[in-house]
Amino acid sequence: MATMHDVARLARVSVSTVSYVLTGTRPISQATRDKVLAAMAELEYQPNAMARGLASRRSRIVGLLMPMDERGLGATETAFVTGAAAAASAAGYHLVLSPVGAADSDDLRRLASQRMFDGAVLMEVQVEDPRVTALQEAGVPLVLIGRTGDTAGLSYVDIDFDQTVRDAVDHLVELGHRRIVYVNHSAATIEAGYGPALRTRDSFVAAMQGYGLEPLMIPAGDSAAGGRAALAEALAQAPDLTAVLAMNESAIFGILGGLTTLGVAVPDDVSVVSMVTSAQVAELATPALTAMASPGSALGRIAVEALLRQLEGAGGDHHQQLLPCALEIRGSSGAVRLSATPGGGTGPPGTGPPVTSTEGADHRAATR
Amino acid sequence: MATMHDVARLARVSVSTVSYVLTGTRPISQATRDKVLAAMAELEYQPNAMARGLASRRSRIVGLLMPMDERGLGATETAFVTGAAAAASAAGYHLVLSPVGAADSDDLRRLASQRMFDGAVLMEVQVEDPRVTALQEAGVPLVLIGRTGDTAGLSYVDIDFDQTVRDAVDHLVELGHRRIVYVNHSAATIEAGYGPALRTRDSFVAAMQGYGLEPLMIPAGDSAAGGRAALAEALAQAPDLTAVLAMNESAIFGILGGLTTLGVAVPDDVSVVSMVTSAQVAELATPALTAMASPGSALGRIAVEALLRQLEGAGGDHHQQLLPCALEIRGSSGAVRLSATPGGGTGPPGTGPPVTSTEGADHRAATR
DNA sequence: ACGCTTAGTCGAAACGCTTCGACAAGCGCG
DNA sequence: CGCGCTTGTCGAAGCGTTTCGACTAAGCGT
Repeated sequence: MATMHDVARLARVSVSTVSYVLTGTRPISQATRDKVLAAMAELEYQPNAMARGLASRRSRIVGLLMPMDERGLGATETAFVTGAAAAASAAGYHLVLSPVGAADSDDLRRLASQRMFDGAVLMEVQVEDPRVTALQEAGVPLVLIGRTGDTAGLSYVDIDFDQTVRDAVDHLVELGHRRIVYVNHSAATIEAGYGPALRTRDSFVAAMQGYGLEPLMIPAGDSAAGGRAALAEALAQAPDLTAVLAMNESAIFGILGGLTTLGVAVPDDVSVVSMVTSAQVAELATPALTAMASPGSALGRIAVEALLRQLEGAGGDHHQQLLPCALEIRGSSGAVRLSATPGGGTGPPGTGPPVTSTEGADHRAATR
Repeated sequence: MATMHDVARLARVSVSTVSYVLTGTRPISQATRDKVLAAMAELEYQPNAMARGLASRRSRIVGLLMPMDERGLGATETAFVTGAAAAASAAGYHLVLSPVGAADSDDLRRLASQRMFDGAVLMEVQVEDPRVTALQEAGVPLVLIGRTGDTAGLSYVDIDFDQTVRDAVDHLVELGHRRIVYVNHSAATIEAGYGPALRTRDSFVAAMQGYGLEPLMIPAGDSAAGGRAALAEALAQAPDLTAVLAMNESAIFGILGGLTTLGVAVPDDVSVVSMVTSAQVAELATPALTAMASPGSALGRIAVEALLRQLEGAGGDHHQQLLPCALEIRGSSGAVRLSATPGGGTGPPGTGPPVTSTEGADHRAATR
């Protein structure tokens, strides 16, 4: 490994000159620069990252902090990671992946004090998150993916859940749907203050009320079985439903399976729209899911870019940005059928009482 | 930020003594050690990672190198990453994620010369991989996830494809299946020398021949559509097939969808077994997929552990290890029905002749 | 011809740690 | 008793950069 000394000697200049050529902190004449560059090329010189980091007090490493529970990362979280890694790499930074649970804010403090990170991106932020406080106290430049309850003085990027829900509801309403059920995460998750679950819930209520429709919501466990159960519950509460909007990638496959089992056609009898879902997953379903495509890797990228901007001086203020998921229409949503017979598994058709809602205008009869 | 100097001063010892307490490289009396420890606690001292790295020439950072093509990581690759991150973190190391395409072996050389990594884990290894050579030349301790054609002198962990295929075939044969089709990755992928596709192909042939059965194989594009097409092709070639074994997570959902469309019941008419698939994905299907569960996070963990062992001296020899995927029986596989009518979308049930195998005597007519 | 700024370069002092050689004690042992 | 060992500690020399202050030589306005 050649060092700067070797380069300096070969180019017959001082070490500092070599450094200036490299960092551009001071003007260097073209002639000298060329000599130095030639020497570097000849020796295949690469600056030593540790030495550079020590002297400059900038490691050019950013941390990507995420809790790693057992069940692993979903496609969306994975996209955060790859997006962040790509952005860091493109900017000549390194990205270290640190599993740090929401509970380990002491570990985090320790980590932060080692000064290995110039800054950090924190994923899976909770509404109340001790890690945010810990990092701020440690003076680590920080960007969140997701947000805490109080975002004052914080940089973050997050999904624009409100917009996403509105777009999804708009899509369904435009197709003629009136009885739309929102399948959220589990009650426990909501209880625990999981932001996306809370925010989408509120947005759904608002969106439906904007149309004068009743906002029907069902929680579902994060599994196919949970989805099936939620579907049963939904059909019990609203036998005349014609559309399901679902957060919760795992549950949605259960819902789809449940519908098939019941002999309910998708999208002819019931339309299904999936929230915050990657194209990869959406394509797995039959029919392929109309979904709100999460801007996962864009979020990762933007988070890192905002962080680097913050690091490279300029500073500017806090970067706060929301990105909506884009509606990707696939096969699971379609126009409502005028006399559909959803949920027609057990009972004979047409036996249910008519369901009215705010407007009560044109609702079909339920079949069970 | 307190430095070692501050600690030394407060404890009234020399800096080197503090260092010895920290690293244990030389004996220190209990009394002194206590003084030092107390001082550290009082100052909330944390050693500076860069300084330590520079002085000791060990960064305590390992690289996780992976190509990041557009379509992102699958569940299995993601598990490699999380497993590796957890293992590194548990050992007090940091894990940096570097996207480095198979083509960028120059970037890699540069990266390696910066001495930021003590060692590296390389993912998605090709049969002929210039990156391996580049890293070896740069003198970077290396562990592969996957393997090159010639593994002499290399450390690697990989899936035991041979065992996995045999277990899968055994499972199906025990259920009475004789006509089993193997749906592999696309022809192009196989052509390109993608290891898993090649190895499973060969193992499938061997396993089937071991039972005196005909090894029927169909390539499929990595998409639901690819799966559907492959299914059609498979039914054309073997209308009497009773089981599908599929590499290729994306295609398998198309196959399942295709079977449903054709009115073929799973697993009653046709059993489906998925290779190298995570539980999460397997659960998404209806019925849930019987699958060979990839030991993804274990591979990531073992790779990092082997690397660290190599770094911490001990050295030992090269770590070469294969892990089979574990058979997880779910709803998509079952005993063959004696008078099954696979592919019977259109025709009436029970019209097919009984199926025998080994001899290939009497295959039923296709129904479409 | 005068100082004044600016471009270009150098030497040396950090940066915060590890590690080497030295040295003082204390020990067992022939 | 003197020898070589081990134990425990210290000071200083790196590790390979960045960065600061200083210096020289030009260039410029007056």
